[in-house]
Amino acid sequence: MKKYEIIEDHFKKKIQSGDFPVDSLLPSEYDICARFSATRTTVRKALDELLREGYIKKEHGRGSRVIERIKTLGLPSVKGFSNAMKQEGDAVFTQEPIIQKWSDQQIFALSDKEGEGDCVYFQRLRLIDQKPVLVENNWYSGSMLELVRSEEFLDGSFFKTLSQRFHIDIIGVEQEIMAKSASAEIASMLTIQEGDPVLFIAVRYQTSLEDFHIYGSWFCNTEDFPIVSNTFS
Amino acid sequence: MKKYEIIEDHFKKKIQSGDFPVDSLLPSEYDICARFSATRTTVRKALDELLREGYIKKEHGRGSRVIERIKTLGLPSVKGFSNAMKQEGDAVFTQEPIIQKWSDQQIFALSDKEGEGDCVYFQRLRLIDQKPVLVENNWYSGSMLELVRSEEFLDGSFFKTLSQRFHIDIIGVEQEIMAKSASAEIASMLTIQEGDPVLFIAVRYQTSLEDFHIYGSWFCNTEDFPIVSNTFS
DNA sequence: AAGTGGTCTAGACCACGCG
DNA sequence: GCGTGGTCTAGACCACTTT
Repeated sequence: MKKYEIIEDHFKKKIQSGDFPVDSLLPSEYDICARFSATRTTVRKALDELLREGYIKKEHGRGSRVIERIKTLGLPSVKGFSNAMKQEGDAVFTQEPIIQKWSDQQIFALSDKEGEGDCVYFQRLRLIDQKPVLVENNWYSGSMLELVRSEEFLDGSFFKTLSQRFHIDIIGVEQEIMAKSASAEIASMLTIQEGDPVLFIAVRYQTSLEDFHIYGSWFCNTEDFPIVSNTFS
Repeated sequence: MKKYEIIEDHFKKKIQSGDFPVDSLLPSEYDICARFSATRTTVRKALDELLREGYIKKEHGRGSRVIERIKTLGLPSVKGFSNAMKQEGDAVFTQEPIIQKWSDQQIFALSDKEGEGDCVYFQRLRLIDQKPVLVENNWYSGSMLELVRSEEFLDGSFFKTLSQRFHIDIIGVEQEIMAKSASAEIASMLTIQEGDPVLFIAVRYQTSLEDFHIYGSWFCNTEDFPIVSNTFS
């Protein structure tokens, strides 16, 4: 294993476990050099990777600061989420996590290993200003990861739970985006009319655990809260 | 100016101008070192930037190869585009570039400098397998860039023309995505029924020319060709 | 075997933030 | 003034590709 990967993994684990919480500073590059008997070139390569993967930001003259990583999880953030989602009551479980057979609702094909057993399924309704804006269906392989009960979600976040409790990280996202007419069921959940246009997004998250994916299908009412995406180089 | 930026800009310009066409190899890192009196650390930093911005890929043992850069321009590529768009007749001008007043069709606010004069507007209909899938409205500031006639588009690409002829590069994208019901006009262009759900995307491209943006609004029939997006770290 | 990129060492000086 | 990250030099050895 390469030395910069050793350093990178060391701090990644420390950040995930909370030893370096959000907004804290990592040791200085010189300290890390001494701790790992490495030169700054190597240490900076490791930190550059953490930077690229969205774990830290660099502050010239101050240090490397741990940041909230959610924002790097692909494109779809709903406009106003970051502000409006701060208070509680942002998401409601309309179906607690249960074990069931795989349905044919996933757009993406399952890997062989995933298809062997049953899946865990849960559904949430996300609200902004008490207004329902997103119906979120989620599936993952029950044979590869135990059922995580909704009460166990750290800060209400499934991904945070995955990362901190199981050390499984999201390393990629694939998405298919379509406009659809709302079904009666979706319409009633989003309090719109049947047949109104909704945004449908099929998601597959690739994780650091081989052959383990999170599948999602989202129905969004984009009337008041369009999906936004920023990409800057 | 930093030395790695000088090297980076040098090869960026050479790539844009076609001196290093797609699939060609840049000089070896050692050659670049000699040419710029720099060390490999510095040269590699410059090449890393070109890599990150999607100009080149690295091939261990062979060299740094120039790649097609379109794929890095944000999220929305239409499924099947890369295959189906190879043949001609992929896009039809439904409105040749003309100079007109700014309309209120842009979602994003104009910068002061852009709002001073008129704008250049053009509309295209994009086809896949002879089937219309995307109505594409485009605006840019006529006071900051001359009107480019459709015949002057290099390989039919406005961005390629911007880059190679005017050395203006896309450095960021903002998008708002909504589901809408098709208007009569849009429906007839996409050969669907009025009221059918269509995907609406408002786009603002940020460019390397300060305060100069490209604005777009797209109406997509996603029935047969959903929008896809992949993000991997 | 020769040439390429990938990793790493051991230093140096500069620019920024803060007490 | 001191500690931090940002840039840069001069060199070494390794892993991969091609001839």
